[in-house]
Amino acid sequence: MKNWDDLRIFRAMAKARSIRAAAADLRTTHATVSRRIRALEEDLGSALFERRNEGHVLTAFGQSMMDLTEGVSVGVEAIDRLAFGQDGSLAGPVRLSVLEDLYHQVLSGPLDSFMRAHPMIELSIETTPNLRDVSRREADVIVRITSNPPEQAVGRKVADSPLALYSSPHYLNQRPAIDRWIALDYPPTIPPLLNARPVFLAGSLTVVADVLRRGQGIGLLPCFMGQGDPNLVRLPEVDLIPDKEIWTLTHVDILQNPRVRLLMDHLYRAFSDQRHRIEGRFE
Amino acid sequence: MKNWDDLRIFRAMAKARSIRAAAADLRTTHATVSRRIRALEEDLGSALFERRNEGHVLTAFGQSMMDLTEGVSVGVEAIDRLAFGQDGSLAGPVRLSVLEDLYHQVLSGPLDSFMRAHPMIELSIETTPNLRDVSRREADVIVRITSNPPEQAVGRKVADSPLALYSSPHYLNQRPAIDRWIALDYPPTIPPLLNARPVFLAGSLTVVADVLRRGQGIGLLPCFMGQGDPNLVRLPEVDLIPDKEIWTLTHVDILQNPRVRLLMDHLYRAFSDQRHRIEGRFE
DNA sequence: TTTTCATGGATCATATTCTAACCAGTTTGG
DNA sequence: CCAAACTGGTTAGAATATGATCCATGAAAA
Repeated sequence: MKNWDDLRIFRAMAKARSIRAAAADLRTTHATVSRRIRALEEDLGSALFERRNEGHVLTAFGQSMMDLTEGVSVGVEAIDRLAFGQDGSLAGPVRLSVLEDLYHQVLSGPLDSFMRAHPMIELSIETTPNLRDVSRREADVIVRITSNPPEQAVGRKVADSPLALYSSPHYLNQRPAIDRWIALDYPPTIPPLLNARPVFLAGSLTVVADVLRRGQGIGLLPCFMGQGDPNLVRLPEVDLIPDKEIWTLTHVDILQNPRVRLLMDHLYRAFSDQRHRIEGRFE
Repeated sequence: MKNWDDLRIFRAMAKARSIRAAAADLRTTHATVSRRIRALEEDLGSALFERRNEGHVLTAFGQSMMDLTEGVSVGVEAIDRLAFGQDGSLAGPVRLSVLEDLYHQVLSGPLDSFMRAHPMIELSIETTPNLRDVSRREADVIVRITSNPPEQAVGRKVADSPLALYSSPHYLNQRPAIDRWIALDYPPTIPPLLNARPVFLAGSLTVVADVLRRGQGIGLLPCFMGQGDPNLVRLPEVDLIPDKEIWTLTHVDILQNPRVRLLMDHLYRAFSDQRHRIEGRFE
């Protein structure tokens, strides 16, 4: 193999299934990706992709290649973790992945103060709806709501995240006989124990909370979203519903990195400070 | 990791322990190796080598890196084999590794005719005293004298390689009461069953054979070296001494390659043609 | 249908990387 | 002891890879 780096381009290409998309992932241009893939095919002596109208699709040989590069990729990721863990400098990058709602309701303040306290740490925050995998180094630290934290990850459960029923104070004052039920479209919510009918299926919890604040009905929210909100009250007749847990996680290999440690500690403290509210234990 | 190809340079450097030696292995210049290593250290954020007067030596971090790159390297080698095996073309390279003595005594003719018969096959022959590993793709096909062929290798035992006692006809005519013993310096040869004293410890079998041809004494040679040589005769009072075996080997992954098949078949035939002589069964 | 959008190929100026050459300092061998 | 053959560093100029741009094509969207 003339140039091992071509494997990196190849993997991006195989995943993105289009030269331009791969180029975007690799932060380069489609001209470069096209050239490098061609060079790799030349070097290996066989075609890796079939150029079809609907996109580039792996040949059988390309598929075998993809399987084999998996091991190479895992190896490179381990190297990245080793290097990152080895890096003892306080100055440098750390990447954090947080659920968007959790960022808004719990972490926006603490992360702001973290960045002010450590200006030499280049903290980049990614808010996503989906899991980022610390072992693949898609993120260095992740804050995640889950019931079973992934293997190879180390960290702490920082709080329980129970659900509760909320509505606006105004709605509660003139509550109808049959409650108006505001819920997530997906995943499908458990049907209410109350006398209620669905009137709004929202795409995200942010929307659910917004609709509730406007007095449109009652609905389930994690306590970290409902508790302490002046425009929301918890319905007293229903208990807390145990749900998932909140974990702050990283990878063993990079736990030694001082930036990671600082961030983890800061997150632990932030959750500790707000734990009562998050777990719905007072208002 | 910004550039996976730097791992290739790093491994060469770690093995060669000098920038210039690594550059020679990589067929590039020491300036390039120096710059790439520096770039890699920059990227990883830690030093990989300690620059000392007696050469570059791995740091502890560099050593961990080396351990991890081993897996990456194995993966890349598997990819190389896959590509080579996939290549169905009759035109292209094949690399053969043979023991030098075996080349001279058995294979020089057949390999010459092979290259004439298949001019589009770029056969490169490496004659070495040491084992080349087919799984590391240091060679595509190896002809080796061994008693236990390595794992993962496929191929055939093409002949036994017994030893016998030889001297020149002239020496035999005026043989002294105490024989003059010509032997390898290393590995230490078994002491002769005869009445003999060591007079020459040679560095290679070629030298042993040459000294014997000049009538300097008697000595052990593999039959493929002694048998059929007009200037050597086998001492009749000693039987053949069973020793190692000759194997023609390649790797499963590249057995499909037509150039490899052609070469293997040609080698099988060459050994088959000369098997009687190699095994000392006539003269 | 027409319009819009995204795709991949091709081209060329630009940036980057590599090579060749020379340097000074060390070790090795005669 | 000196000479030769190493070592790695540095530089200018050559070779190479890259990125911006334009283009034709084909697939969705209006």
